[in-house]
Amino acid sequence: MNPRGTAASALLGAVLRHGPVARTTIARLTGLSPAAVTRNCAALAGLGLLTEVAGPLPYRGMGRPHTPVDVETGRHLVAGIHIAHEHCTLALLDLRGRVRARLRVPHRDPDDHEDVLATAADRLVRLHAEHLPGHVPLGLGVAAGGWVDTEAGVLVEHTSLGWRDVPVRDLLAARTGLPVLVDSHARALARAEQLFGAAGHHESLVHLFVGNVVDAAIITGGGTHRGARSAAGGVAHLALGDPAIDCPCGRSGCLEATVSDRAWAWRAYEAGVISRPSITELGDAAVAGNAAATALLVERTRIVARAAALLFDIVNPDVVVVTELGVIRLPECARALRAEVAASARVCPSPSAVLPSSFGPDVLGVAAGAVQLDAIYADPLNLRNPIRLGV
Amino acid sequence: MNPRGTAASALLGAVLRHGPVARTTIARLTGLSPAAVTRNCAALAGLGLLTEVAGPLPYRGMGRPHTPVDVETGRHLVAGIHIAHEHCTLALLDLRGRVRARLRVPHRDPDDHEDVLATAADRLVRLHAEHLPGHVPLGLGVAAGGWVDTEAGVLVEHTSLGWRDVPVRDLLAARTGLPVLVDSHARALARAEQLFGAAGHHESLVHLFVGNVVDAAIITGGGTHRGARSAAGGVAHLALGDPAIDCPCGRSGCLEATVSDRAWAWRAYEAGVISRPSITELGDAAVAGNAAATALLVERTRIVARAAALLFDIVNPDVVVVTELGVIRLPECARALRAEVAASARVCPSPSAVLPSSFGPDVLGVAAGAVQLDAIYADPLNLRNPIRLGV
DNA sequence: GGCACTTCGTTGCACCGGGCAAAAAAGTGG
DNA sequence: CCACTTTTTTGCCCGGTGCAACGAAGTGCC
Repeated sequence: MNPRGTAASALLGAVLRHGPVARTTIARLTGLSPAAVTRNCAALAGLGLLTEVAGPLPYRGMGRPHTPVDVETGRHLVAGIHIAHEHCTLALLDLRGRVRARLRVPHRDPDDHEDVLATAADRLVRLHAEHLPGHVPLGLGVAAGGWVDTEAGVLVEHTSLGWRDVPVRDLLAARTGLPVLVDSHARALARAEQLFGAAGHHESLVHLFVGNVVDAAIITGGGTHRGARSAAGGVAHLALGDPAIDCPCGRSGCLEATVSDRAWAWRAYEAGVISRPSITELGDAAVAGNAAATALLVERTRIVARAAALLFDIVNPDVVVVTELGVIRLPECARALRAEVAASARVCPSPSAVLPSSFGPDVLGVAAGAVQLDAIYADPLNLRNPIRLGV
Repeated sequence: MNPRGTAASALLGAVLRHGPVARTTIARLTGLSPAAVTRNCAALAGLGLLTEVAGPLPYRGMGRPHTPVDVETGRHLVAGIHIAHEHCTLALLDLRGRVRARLRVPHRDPDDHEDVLATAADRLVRLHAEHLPGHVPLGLGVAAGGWVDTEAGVLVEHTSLGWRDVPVRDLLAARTGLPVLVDSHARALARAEQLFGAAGHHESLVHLFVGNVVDAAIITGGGTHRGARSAAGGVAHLALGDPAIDCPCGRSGCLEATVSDRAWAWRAYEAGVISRPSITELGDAAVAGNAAATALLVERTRIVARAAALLFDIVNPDVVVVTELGVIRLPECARALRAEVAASARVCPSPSAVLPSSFGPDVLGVAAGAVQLDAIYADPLNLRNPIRLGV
């Protein structure tokens, strides 16, 4: 009745969501028969993805006690590389998406993509050998801003780095011996939120990312929506920004041109709020209590919220997650976001429908690894075939 | 390897798309094995959904000739009821979505939903008995503007009719004895376009409907996206309209308030272009060569196109279909639509990515029936169980 | 301790749907 | 009538699931 691996995938997902949990409960949660649960648990345990835990069993007075199963986080891991403007973020995650090791590697020569990727791969191998040599790496996920062709594993265009048609997957696979999956920033984050985030595990989700790039990702019941040209989620040039600001795209008032980290930091710098045009500095100032800095970040949040409201109306997802510095670091911004979305959206969202991102400073590493974890969770039994070790 | 009925569904879909077609070709198109094609064809033929046709066989010189199969349009039909402001449109469609009989039934008392629905049901039964008594009805689809809860089959809110929480499905099922499915206007049309429209059979599609209601529907790889509250596609209150026009929602500049049929007809009337505030009259005038009328409709199209471009950027579907009077009836509007979308969208759409609706005056009937046809095409073997005749 | 009772987990069996491969069918050309 | 080609069917096996019976692991009562 189900596609191959679907049962195992649903089962693994239920275990991920509901912590250590008894097989009977899994059956109830997934709609599978107890028999199927047993069999799939055995299969997944055989692959090292699940374990029986001797957890504290809250015995319920009658009957045979539970023997809870849980995700096995001690045997495998997944690697992630996030490619940013100035550095790569490397991360090793366990199967619950928790960061077990992390490293930031600045680009030696940003123009030389081969060097950047080779360095990242080598450092990743070392990171693994030094920190978690006992864990078997299952794969490598790569997240990058810009235009990514997921199918081909190619970074088609990364504007700020100036890369074009870089075969990221093949380069990294050759260097690490791992299966590599590449996806865009926003989509990776969206999936990470859905799998591991505080957002819960809603069926549909929209992720709005605001950094130097402004991008959105849409997940519906059918999975991540990539769009005809892998270009879905193009909110960068919505006319929600300051009409006085010209955008490289040729028009003015574009969202990205107005609220990108660079643009906003510059604005704060010019206003004399901070001493260098750096968004981090602006955030630090606001956290430290600088009222002008806070006000500026709240103002940015208000603009971002209009985009969130738009997405909310058009896609009507269960939840909209926003990754933006202010929203993550300042409660004032989180409040402003909710208030503004509630005011602009047509269908009034419940307060829990608009959430800041859940991954603090690890966002990027989690996102990258999530690309690979997503694939594993989608078809866990597939690990049978390509048992490739290599790092 | 596939969910139940998926193979049959894919097969039927391929036959629908590629006209009479040989089994081998179907296997190639669907990726199924020839054996599976044979078996599923037999099953579907047994249900009366497919037939072997003795078509003109273009023999290719060697080997056993094709025996093409095609959708069986002579045995079954599907009924549709579209509920509009002043009347219901009834239609009987064959399995290719072609209208075989049609009837428009004005509401006797628009406030009395029971009477409206009962009348429609009775007239539908009569329509069937008079025109196509030999065809077995498989089900009834209902499309309505406003807020529809598809699960429950309830019309939650129809603003212009003032209906609230009308259990459309149960009322009509009781009266006709047919399985009834209800969905919103835009989603029904979107599905109709995808199944039967000139839009081809793209995986992802956005439908923008502009009538007295402005609404959009999103279909992605995973199917029609309904959203958390069945409210996806809420473009009515995007701030793309005339900021001077107040909307009942409390804000101003809303798209619907500006470009709805009613609003625009009124505008044309006040400008002295037509003698009554009727959008049909405006359309007729434009078709007859009235330059002012044409200009007004083109102007509306431009505004509508901005919404289309927005949807194009955010969702990035294979194709955007627009159902709006001007675009359908006037080549000038169709051209303006394409030009404006190309100018406003960030990712430049190919010319064929923005299309006017394909169903001329039958739109509404087709849309309604498509709700049911969609379900049949999604799981054709399911007809085994509820073989309910009744009309 | 033994037994009834309850709930959890497993195992045996049949079924469904699909792929593979061999066979049958339906043409043409010699 | 036979060789040849391509389409279609049939037989067989296999993976995965549900159902139902069974085994397991506790408590509580006598």
